[in-house]
Amino acid sequence: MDRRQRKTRAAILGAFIGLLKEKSYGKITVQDIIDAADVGRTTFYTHFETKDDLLRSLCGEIFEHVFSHDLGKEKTHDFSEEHDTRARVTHILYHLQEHMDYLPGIVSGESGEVFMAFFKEHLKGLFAHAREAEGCAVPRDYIQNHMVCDFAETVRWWTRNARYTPEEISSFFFETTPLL
Amino acid sequence: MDRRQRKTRAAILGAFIGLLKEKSYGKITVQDIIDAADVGRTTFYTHFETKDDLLRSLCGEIFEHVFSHDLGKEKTHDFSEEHDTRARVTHILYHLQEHMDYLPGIVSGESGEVFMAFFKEHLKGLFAHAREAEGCAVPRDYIQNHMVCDFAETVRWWTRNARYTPEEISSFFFETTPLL
DNA sequence: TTTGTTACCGAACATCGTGTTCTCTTTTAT
DNA sequence: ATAAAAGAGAACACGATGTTCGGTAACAAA
Repeated sequence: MDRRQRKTRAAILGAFIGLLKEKSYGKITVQDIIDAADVGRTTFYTHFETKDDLLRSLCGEIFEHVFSHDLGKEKTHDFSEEHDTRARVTHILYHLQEHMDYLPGIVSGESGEVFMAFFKEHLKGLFAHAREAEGCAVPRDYIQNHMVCDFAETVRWWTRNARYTPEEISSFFFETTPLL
Repeated sequence: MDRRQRKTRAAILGAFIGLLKEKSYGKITVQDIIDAADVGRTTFYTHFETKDDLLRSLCGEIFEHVFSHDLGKEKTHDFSEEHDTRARVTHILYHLQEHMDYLPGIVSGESGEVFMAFFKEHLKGLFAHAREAEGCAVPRDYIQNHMVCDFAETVRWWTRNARYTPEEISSFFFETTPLL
């Protein structure tokens, strides 16, 4: 890949992130982005199909980063299941914290749907072993959705209450679910 | 209020609901709505400020209906707290079911944010008494958000799995939370 | 019934953001 | 040195939003 391409792509993504610190995705225009990145309009559209494509690319990079060093992906650990999951959750929160400065601009509105969809997709594996409820037959689908939404919404809440540490958020999360 | 106004407003809202059964909010244009309602463009904009205003009006009507006969709003019942809440939840699900045919078009995408915000606002009172977690100090804010999101996301899941009854959904919900 | 008000129509319009297309220049690889 | 690829810049078409205006029809009160 050409050096220019890498620089341009980085400039666009960087400008996009910078703008997300100021205003939400919905209020950012392509014009804003290319002005901030100092690239031509044509250039933008050779790198990204649409504005939404840029958003999806950013989400992809975020979660590639956040889940890349996920301890639990290879099952080489000797922890109990719960301890393992707790460690992984805390770890993920730590990595998410690095993006905290621009997450508020992305987790709500139209972009929120995209962001949350990416997030939930990546989270599926994390809660695959969630306990089934005892008395009543709750469908596996429901449990899955419940856990994934619980955690994803917790993170969304965190972006509006960023004063808490990853350990605290992790505690809140595990204290309020009986399924892990 | 003029008879014409009532008819026109009803026509627009009705056409909007009809369109939501076919496609999602984001794909519906004002042109679609005024064609389906058979009203002039000007008329639309005298009744609703913007397309989003129409959406908010619809959400308002939905939740006014769904929460209007909420048993628990006047505290005249002698049930235990949990039983009371369970009855109210089931009752709400029954009323939501009446809108099930067009809810899928509204709970996702850009409109999803608006819909969920309305829903969560109305739900706040329902879970005000949710138990605090025992061991650790989980903030009241967190509990509140947790419960409200849990239920709202449960409903969203239901719109994609409408084969379940209100009682079943209610069971799933209460089986997976330790806070009620 | 007349009169004044209000709702509605419809067609045109301005505006804005998106995504495309063109020509021309600069950079890179070989 | 030269061909291929990347970018600049300006113009363009398009679609959707929301507004404006002059004319028509319904309503309500005299």
